Order: sequence, then structure tokens, then C-alpha cells
Amino acid sequence: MIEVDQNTTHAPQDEDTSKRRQILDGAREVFMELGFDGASMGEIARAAGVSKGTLYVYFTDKTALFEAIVEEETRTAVLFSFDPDRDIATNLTGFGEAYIALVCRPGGGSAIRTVMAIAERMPDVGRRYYDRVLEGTINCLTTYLRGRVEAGQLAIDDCQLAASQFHLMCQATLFLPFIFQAEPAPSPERISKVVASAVRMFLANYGVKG
Amino acid sequence: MIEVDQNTTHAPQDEDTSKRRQILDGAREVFMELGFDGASMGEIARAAGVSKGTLYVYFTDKTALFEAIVEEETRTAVLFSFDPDRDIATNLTGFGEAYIALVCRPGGGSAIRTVMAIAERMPDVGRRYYDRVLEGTINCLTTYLRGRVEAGQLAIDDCQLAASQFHLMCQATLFLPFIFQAEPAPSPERISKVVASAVRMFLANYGVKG
Amino acid sequence: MIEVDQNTTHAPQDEDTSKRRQILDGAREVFMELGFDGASMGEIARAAGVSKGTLYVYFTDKTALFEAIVEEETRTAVLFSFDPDRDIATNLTGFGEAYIALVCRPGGGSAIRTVMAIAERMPDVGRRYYDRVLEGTINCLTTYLRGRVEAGQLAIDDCQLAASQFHLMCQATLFLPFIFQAEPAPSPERISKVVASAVRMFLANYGVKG
Amino acid sequence: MIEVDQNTTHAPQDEDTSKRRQILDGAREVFMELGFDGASMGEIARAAGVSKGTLYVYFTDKTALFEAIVEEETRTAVLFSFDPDRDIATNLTGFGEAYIALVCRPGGGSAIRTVMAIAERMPDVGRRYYDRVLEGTINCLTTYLRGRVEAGQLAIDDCQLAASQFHLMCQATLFLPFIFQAEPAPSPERISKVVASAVRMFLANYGVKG
DNA sequence: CATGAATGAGTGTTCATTCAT
DNA sequence: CATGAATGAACACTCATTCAT
Repeated sequence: MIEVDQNTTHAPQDEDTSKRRQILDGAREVFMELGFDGASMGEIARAAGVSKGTLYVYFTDKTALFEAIVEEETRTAVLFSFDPDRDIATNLTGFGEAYIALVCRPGGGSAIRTVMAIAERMPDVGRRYYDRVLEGTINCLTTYLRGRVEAGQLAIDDCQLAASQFHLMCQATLFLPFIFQAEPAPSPERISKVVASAVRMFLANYGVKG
Repeated sequence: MIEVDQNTTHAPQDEDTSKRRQILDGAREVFMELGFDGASMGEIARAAGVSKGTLYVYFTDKTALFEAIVEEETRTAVLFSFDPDRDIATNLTGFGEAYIALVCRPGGGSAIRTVMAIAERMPDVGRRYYDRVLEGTINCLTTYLRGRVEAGQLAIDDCQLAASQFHLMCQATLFLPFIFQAEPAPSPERISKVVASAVRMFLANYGVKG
Repeated sequence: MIEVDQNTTHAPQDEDTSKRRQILDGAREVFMELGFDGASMGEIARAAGVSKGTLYVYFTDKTALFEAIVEEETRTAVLFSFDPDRDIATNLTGFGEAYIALVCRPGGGSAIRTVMAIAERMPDVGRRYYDRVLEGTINCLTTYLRGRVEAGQLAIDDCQLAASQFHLMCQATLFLPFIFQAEPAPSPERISKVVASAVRMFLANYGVKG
Repeated sequence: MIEVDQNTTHAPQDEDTSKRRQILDGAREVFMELGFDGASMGEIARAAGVSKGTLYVYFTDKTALFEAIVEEETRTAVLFSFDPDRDIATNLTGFGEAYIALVCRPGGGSAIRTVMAIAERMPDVGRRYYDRVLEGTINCLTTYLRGRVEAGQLAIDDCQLAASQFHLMCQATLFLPFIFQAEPAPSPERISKVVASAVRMFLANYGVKG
């Protein structure tokens, strides 16, 4: 009758029980495909391979589960690196191509779409996602640019603005048609061309002449 | 006995019965605030000031009502004009500032957000909206640019790409934080500054030197 | 200002305005096909070629309209006649074949089915229909049989029972499979055979020997 | 306070969870009283003592629940037995009285009525019910008759037809008035008289003389 | 009288959530 | 802890009925 529970370490309060992982993975899949409202807890349970009840052991409600997914998404955001040994054009091109390939791959825009969709009703979620992922990406670039400015290789007044400009230019003709389902994912060649054009424009304006 | 009534037909088949307008207005409000799934027909009826049943007299189902809203949104899309008597920088600045003021005003991004959110499940709606509104806007600019190229005032290889680049650059640091609720609507001053920077960069690259 | 209404005879209180007829005809069609609950007033209005509102000018509600249909159905019930100049077998055969052909033709069982379906919830309707149509048909036969008994041509104790027996025997293997959609409407040949067998059995039992 | 519960599995996948039984019982009651269209899922839930949602755990929709009821009704169809040691008249009388007592008892015609009512819109349901219940009953009798024919005790050409004739004759003056609510359930005495008359007529025609 | 626009109670169905086991 | 049966509030949608014209 006495039950000695030696298994204290596998309690769900642990941040990463395998069950919790399963749920997060299943939930991401469903939420990203169907959006917050379109996703049902039943579907999520099925995708995660757990019972519906278990969902509520780890997350208080649908919203909390969704927030956890988005939160995680912000932590897994890809870090872009810049190689100081290579020239600016190469670094910008590498960054631009990697970024566009990432967001314009099938499913690549799901998180952006899903979070943007809910941002009005869950402003905190929207803001956190923007700050960590989009602004994070841009900040990465901002920091790189600032370094080049300090090294006298670029002439930029507002590096943050410049980073945002470059970030957006790389998407020209690519991201919006893709995410609105007006066009399929762009080919690597098309991406190269667009990013090359962005790099050219960027350096034409911010490059140090001579 | 004589009754002068030029609007004798109160039939719902009329394209613009006041009831139909009421419904469209109420529905737009609710759909744009809550998204397709988040909006309920009851809420829409309340917002429109009609009964739930009446909704179904004018629209076969929720989807049809939503599509009608989006359709209308594409028709009310603002047309941007370019004045051939003014110089390119002025025209670009005017376009950029008007566009950003439009989409970054409170509620200005709702349609984009709402349609983008549903684009995966309703690809036709997404595509039509993109084609008519976003591409429509860009095409407007493309045409203008092409004219200037032919007039020898600009040196652009791919005018469509250039238009998209400008269109996106104008949004730098503004639209994404706004739509993700990370920042409030930008001030006219901030818009001016960002658009001015975009114009500068655009002309630095595509302007004809001399 | 004075309006002399000479058209007093076409008011809806008249038992047979053409509008009333139209409605009854449309309603019969729809009720008989879909049953009381399955039929909608909208469908009936469409079938009758009048507006929904008009339905309520002539009938207080759906139930009253249904009752009027059934009532009418009882009045249009076919009268079967027996020819005293022909022999009993011929008369019974004629009656049997006519009756089965009537109820086993496509749509012929609709009234029976529809009224039977509602009889528990509208007992008056069920009883009246039974009394007037089914019992009416049997009474017709009963009267004929009674005449033959009095004429010494048949030996029947309970003529009503005998009439009902004959009425049912004629349906053997035909009506139930037909109305349950287990078999299509029987061929005239099959009907002949079954009725002939019923006549034979009937006379074998009730016929006067010698 | 002590609860003995040997049925520890409360899973709905079990073919006969008590909940499933409860639902079937409640649904039968409501469907048989009000018909398919007249019955509402809410009413059924109330009658079954479960929530509306639970209905959908066990049955995919209203139609499936209805079909399950009818299916079950066909399986519970009474089997009639004939005792070879007793004479034909006794066997026929036993069968006839049992059958009429069954279908003319209060509620005894509900299934027939309900299924017949829906047969046009759900032909499969109608056909299956007819085949299994009505034809099943008649086949039972057919088989018995065929045996007697082979034993030289009856002279019947078409045993199926003869069985159907007997089956129907037993109902004479009883079933139709009962199901149309024109008369209450018949007394055993009345049933006896009618069945006796049917047996007499049947043997007068098909009996072997001598 | 005839209309059909409008209603709102009601329908079948789904789903986030709870809880006994 | 994990389950999944059970719930009930909410949903999209239908329809008998009303009423201004």
C-alpha cells in the first residue's frame, strides 16, 4: 500500500520531459499548418501521439501551449554569422541567400504567418516573436554593418535602418507572392539574382567610394 | 395613390441593398479584427446590426461572406498616381509616404494580415488579394519606372524587381514591427525619414549619373 | 377615394382560389416526397410558385397545410366500382388489379407512407386518412360482398373481415417490398398472377359450392 | 457506498459499453416516437441521459445513430418456430397470433412505421430492414410450408406467395387501423378470431383434400 | 391580397476542458 | 503521470413564421 516514488526526476515540471517534447513537436506542426484557431486540441494530441488529457498536464490551456510553441520558435531562430575574413559583398550575399532560402522554403513562412495572424489578439506573442526573431535577425546584420562602418568600409548613418532595408530588399518579388500563395517557392537561381541586386544597390548607396 | 419610389426593389439580389452594405461593413470589422476562424457569424450579425438569418439571405455561407469582404478590399485598393511634371524623387517620395501611411495606420494592416493568415487554406483568396492589391500597387510603380527608363532618366534593368525593392525599402523598420504589434503606428516624421532614405538609395543605384 | 370592390368572389376565403390550388398542388408534391418534417415551407412555396408569405394567407401554419393536403387526398380517393352483370371472380380481379396498380405505381405509396409516418404525432390525421381511404376502399368491397352473400352467391360470415382479407392478399409479395424500396414497382403480369391467386383462395373459401 | 463494478473498461470502442447501450436505448425511444426528422439530437441526449457531445463519441452523426438503431432492430427480430409434432393449423395459428400480438402491441409498429417513412430517402436502410425483418419472417413461414408440401400435407405452387398471403391475412382489420391510430391495439380474442379465419381460408385453398 | 426581407429559435455538430480511473 | 470518456458551451447554418410594403 505504501508507494515509494523514487522517480522524482521525470515529473512533468521538468522543462524537457520527453512527453513535453512530443507535445511541443506535435503542436508546432498543427499550429503552424492551421493557425491558432484552426488547430484543435484533438488534432494536436493525435499529432503528438498523446492523449488529450496529457496536453493539460503540461500546459494549462490552448493559449499556453501556443505561446510555448512560439516561444520555442524564437529560441530556435537561426543565427546568421558573418565572416570577417571575407568581403562585405560576400557576407551580405551569404546572409541574404540563406535568409531567403529559409523563409521561402515550403513551410518556411508558417511561423511568420501564424504569429502575424494572431498578433492583434495576442500582442505579447506578436511582439516577442518580432523582437526575438525578426529584429534579432536584423540586429545580427546591424551589428555586422556597424563593425564595417567603424572599420571605415561602409558609410552608414543609421545602421539599423540600413540593415532593415537590406533585409527587405532581399525579399523583393519573392517573399510576398510566396506567402500569399501567388507563386511557388523561388528557385535558388532567382534568389541569387534578387540578392545580388540587393547587394549591388546596398553598396551603391552605403559603400565607401574609391 | 401615386407612389414615387425609384428604389422599389428591396430585393437582396440588388448588388447594393443597404442591408448587404451593413453586413459587409459589420463582417469586415469582425473578420479583420479576429480573422476568419476567430470571427463567428453571431458576432458578425451583431456588428452588422442584423439577425443571423439575414446573413444567409445575402451570402451562402461564412466563406462566401469572407470572400466578398476580401474581394471588396481588393477593389477599394488605393490607386497611386505619379505626376509627370514633378521629378522622380518627388514622385517616389509621394508614393512611398502615402503607401506607408496607408498600411501603417491603425487597422491598415488588417487585410494583409487576415488574408495572409488564411492563404494556405484558401489559396485562391490569397492569390487574388496579392495579385490585385500588392502586385497591383507594385505594378503601378513599375509602369512609372519603365516610363522614366524609356525617358532616359533612370537606368534599370528589371523594373519590376526595382519597384518591389523600393516598395519594400519604404517599409524598413516600420511595417513589420507595426503589424507584429511590437511598435505603434509610426509618426509622419519617421515615415518621411525612412522613405527619404529609400529614395536616396534607389536613386544612388538606379539614377542616371551626371 | 371610394373604392367599390366588385371582386368579392376571388377572396382567399373561397374554397378554391387558384392560388389555393397552386399551393395545395405544390405542397402535396413536396410533402409526399419528403414527409412532414422533411418538407420545408420554402420548398413548398417554390414548388407552388408562390411566395412564402402567401402560404400563410391561405393556411395558418405548416400543420394546417399538411392536414389540408391529407384531407384532399382522402377526397380524391379512387372509387372502385363493381359491375353486377359480370361474375364475382371478374369483379374481384378487376378490383384487385386496379388497386395494386394504383398503390404500387411510382409515387403511389407516398400518401400512405407519409400519413402513416405522422400518425403517432397527428392521430386525427392518421385516423381520418385510414377511415376515408383505406377503410373506404375496403367498405366498397364489403358492400359488394354483402350483396353477393344476400344473393346467395357467397358464403361469408364477416364480410368486413373478408373484404380486408382480400384487400391484403392482393398485396402479397408486392406492396411491402415496394414501399420499403426493396423491389421496384411490380409488372402488370406479376400483379395479375398475385391477384389471380388471391381470387382463387378467396373463392375456395367463401365461394358457394355446387 | 460499495460499488461493485466488474466492467472496468469504459472505453467507447467496446461494442457494448453501458454508455453505448444507454444511447441506443434513448435514441430508439425518440426515433421510434418522432421519426428520423422529428427526433433531435438534444432530445435523444436527454432521453439517453448523456450529453449531446457524448452522442458523437459513439456515433459519427445522426444518420449513423439511426442506422445503428434500425440495424439492431433487425437483429432483435423475433424468430418464429414451428413444431413438426403439431398439426399445420396449430402451427399456423401459433405463428399468426404471435406475430400479430407482436406488431399490434403498443409501440409494436413503431419500427415498421419509422423505417417505412424514411425508406425513400434512405433506401438501403429500408431494404435491409425489409429483407431482414419482414422477408425474414415470411421466409421462416415459407420454409415451413415448403416442408409440408414436400410431406404431401399441403398443395402449394408458390410457397413464398402463400406465406406472404397468410402473413397478410392474419393482419386483416387489425394492423392498418392500429398503425394509423384509427383503433387501439386489438384484444387477444379479436386476434384469435382473425387468425383462425386466416388459417381456415389458407387451408381451404392449400390444404390437401381427403 | 401578395410579397419576400427579416427574424430568432432551433438544428446537427465540434471542441476546449475536466476528471475519475 | 497518463488516459480518454464525458461534458456543455459555442459554432455554422436552417426554417417556420411575421410584417412592412
